[in-house]
Amino acid sequence: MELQFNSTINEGLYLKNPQSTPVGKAIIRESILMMADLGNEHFTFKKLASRINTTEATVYRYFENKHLLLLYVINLYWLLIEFQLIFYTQNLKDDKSKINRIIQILMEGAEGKLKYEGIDVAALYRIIITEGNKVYMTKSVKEDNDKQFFKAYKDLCNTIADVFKSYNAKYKYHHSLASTLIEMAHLQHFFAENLPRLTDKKGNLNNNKYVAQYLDNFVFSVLDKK
Amino acid sequence: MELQFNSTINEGLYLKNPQSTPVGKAIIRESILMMADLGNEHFTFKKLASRINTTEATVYRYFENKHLLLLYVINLYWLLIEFQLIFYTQNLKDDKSKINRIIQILMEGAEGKLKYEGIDVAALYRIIITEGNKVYMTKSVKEDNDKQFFKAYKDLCNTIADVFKSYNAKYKYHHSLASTLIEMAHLQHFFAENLPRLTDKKGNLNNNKYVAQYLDNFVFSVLDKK
DNA sequence: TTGTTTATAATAGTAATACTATCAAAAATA
DNA sequence: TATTTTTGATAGTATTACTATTATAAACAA
Repeated sequence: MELQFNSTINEGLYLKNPQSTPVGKAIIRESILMMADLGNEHFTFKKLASRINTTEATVYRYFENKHLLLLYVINLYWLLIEFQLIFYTQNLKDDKSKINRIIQILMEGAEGKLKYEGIDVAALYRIIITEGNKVYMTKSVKEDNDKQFFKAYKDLCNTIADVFKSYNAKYKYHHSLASTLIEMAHLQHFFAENLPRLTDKKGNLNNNKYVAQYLDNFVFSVLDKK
Repeated sequence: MELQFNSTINEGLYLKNPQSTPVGKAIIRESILMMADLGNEHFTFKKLASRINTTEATVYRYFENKHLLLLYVINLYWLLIEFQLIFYTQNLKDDKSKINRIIQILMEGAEGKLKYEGIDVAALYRIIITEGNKVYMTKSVKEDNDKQFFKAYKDLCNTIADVFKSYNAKYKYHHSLASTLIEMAHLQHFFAENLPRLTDKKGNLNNNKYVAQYLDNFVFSVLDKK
């Protein structure tokens, strides 16, 4: 399946729209690969420029700085998940199946079945797992939030919260549960991989399966409580 | 109440024990204040040195680099919480009260009632909230983990998991639930403060109260499920 | 008290990073 | 063909994250 770029990427994130030129597209495509490999800390515009045979100055004409490029990339993820969520849950009848599907979509990243404008989705997911919350854990959250840079995340959270609400209207923390679900999908995966003592994963169980089971149990325990 | 430094701080974290000299103690004390203020990104050894009237070179004699200093500081937090957890739950009879107390301790940071070797505990908690998971979200997790730099976190997680186990032995994800609880205590607090749309906090409710209620609800929902 | 170890101050220097600036050439477009 | 847009090539700056050296001061031991 081939997805289209969702046009709702916040314009304040870039100086020149990277989707509008081949160089711009290369910046996004290769940034994702390099960030997944090196981590955002060791990723630099210089290394990127050299990789795509252009200059640092050119990259700077698209993105003001590294932080905004990372934010752009992570916005792609949020939009991608939101798209999948809506697309793959719309024809499901009951809310329980929808919630199961949501968890599945949040976990599926590592499988990387999708093509997305030439983007390596598996690499994108690896970025989310280790760099995801660094985009808002900054001194500039408030300003970034005022510029709507996290809108896609909030929309995603809302979409999930709405399903929870439909499943159990009496529960009082739909949004917190949604953000917990998203964050734990990433964090418990990271823990299972790197610090397994912080989880209960046994031996040879696949990380995604473990986390999916944990989240499933978690979400339904919370929502089914009388 | 005045706590003692727990001597179990991993020796690999420092070159020279900062507790052993006045300069070392100043490094820790002022690092905490500066990191809380500036965030780890904008905190530098140079700024720190100038603040405590010493030189960069001197700071480097205590800590190999900024990452290890941050890890040291965050280890202080883990040890502090672990200490409080054991101290304040030991005389409670039932597990339910213990779990309530655990949540309370995890939230209490922002209140900062404790003195801890001259350390500003409220500042320490602010560091944890925004810088906490940056210490393991790195390319060097595996090596750092091999050096036991996260042992205090795992111990803390185990201590909490044991209470969960005692409360409900049949539940299958004691450790994941414990790490979820710890992480969400910080993250939902951050969200309530900076990105409240990711939570369900209403108007004038105090952040700590909101988060405590949310955590309480989900922990017992999960553990009480039949 | 003197000698010796240890800790710090003062200073210098390096490689890398995160940018900014300029200007000419090439490509796209009108 | 003229003109605007986009890139390439190059240079330069301030800051960061260190390393290294040497002189001095403090601690401590014989």
